[in-house]
Amino acid sequence: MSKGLETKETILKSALELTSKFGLESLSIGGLAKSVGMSKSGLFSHFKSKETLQVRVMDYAAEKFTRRVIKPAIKDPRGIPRLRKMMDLWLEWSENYMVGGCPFVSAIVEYDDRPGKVRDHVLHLQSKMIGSFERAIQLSVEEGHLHAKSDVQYLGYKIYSNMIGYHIYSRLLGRQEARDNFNKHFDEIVFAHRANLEDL
Amino acid sequence: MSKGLETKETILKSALELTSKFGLESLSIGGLAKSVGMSKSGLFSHFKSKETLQVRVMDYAAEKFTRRVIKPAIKDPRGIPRLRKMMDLWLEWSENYMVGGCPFVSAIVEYDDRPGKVRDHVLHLQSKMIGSFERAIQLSVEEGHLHAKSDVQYLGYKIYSNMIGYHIYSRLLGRQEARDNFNKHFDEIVFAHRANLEDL
DNA sequence: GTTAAAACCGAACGTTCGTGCTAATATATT
DNA sequence: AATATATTAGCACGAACGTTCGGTTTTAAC
Repeated sequence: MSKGLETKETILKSALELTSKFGLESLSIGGLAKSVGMSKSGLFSHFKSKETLQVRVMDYAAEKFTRRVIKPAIKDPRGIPRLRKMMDLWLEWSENYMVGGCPFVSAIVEYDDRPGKVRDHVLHLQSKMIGSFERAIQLSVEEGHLHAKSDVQYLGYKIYSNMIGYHIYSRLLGRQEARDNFNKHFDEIVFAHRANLEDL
Repeated sequence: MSKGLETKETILKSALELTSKFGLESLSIGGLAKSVGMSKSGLFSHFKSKETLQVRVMDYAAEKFTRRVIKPAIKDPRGIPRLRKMMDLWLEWSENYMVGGCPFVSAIVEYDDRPGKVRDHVLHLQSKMIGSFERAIQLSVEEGHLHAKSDVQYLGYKIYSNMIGYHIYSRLLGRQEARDNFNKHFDEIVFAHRANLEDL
């Protein structure tokens, strides 16, 4: 790997950490430069605007998310086990790797009313992420774990809401029971849409 | 009402609008002054720091929320009807009055990793808000609408998650089905915890 | 080893940020 | 109407913001 690429990697790693803690908008070139130990202009020249830096950071986060949550879950058998694994990995990712909370949640909330490239990109990435979950749900239907008439989109909404709710309960409110709530709710959702045994 | 108080009202009204759109941190004294048509220092002298301005804005939002969502719902009969009304009013508040989305959601996400007075205050207000919902749920249990063994805190979690999920699906992703999802999910949650008829 | 390119730095730019002053004006009290 | 108080404006400050530019150092290619 060339020198340029590995400094970019260093920068993005640090940038994602800051973004996770303080949000994508609060990410400043100067502060970021200080935290990686290089000059403002030197860092700036890697990305040619703050906007593209922000976009790259979200790409970096998405790539990390795919590598740590989506891809490893594919080793588990299709259907509920794989979906369940995705949940576990998402929790682990959110708790252990992202020191300041899921960067997507912050970015979504921050940019829902700021038109521009950053918003469009965040929207695109998040749609892809939800798509991954919906695909896992669809497979659960096809494998016969969930009722054939299950509304995949609606199920995705419920599972996604549960994740966000957990995130806020756990992060801001610091409620210990958040994790139990999350697991219990997930199980209930799956149970409510389980395949009817006599249909098999 | 004295002149000072009504200018404060004007300022806070405009500040809440900006906060709803761009977040509490992006709220700047200069920008706010421009939007209400007065000088930066003139506005500043009303609050003696940005921090207290932010706190006052959240208080203003909380007061508005109580007046538009919590209090009117009390007219409806205790239990599920009142809880349902709260949901409807919350949706209406979030959609019609808050042009840029629920200011609490933004504030929570923005300040979950920024220690200080603002964070503490937001946390306090949000806890009170969740408390209002939990009380309505508790009443639903006492009225016999929900099962006596219902875990009120857990039910609150599910309902709160549903609200946040709707908010994101509707705001950022712009999904039309968000509202239907929300209503369907709410009904399912209530149904799952309904009082067992033979217990009555 | 020479050379072209890439990476990095330091300084400066025009703005905007939050926050103090001082002085002028409007409001409220007597 | 006179006076005291509350409200607003003007100006300036130091700091941080994103960005540009000229020059130096480091890397990569031949």
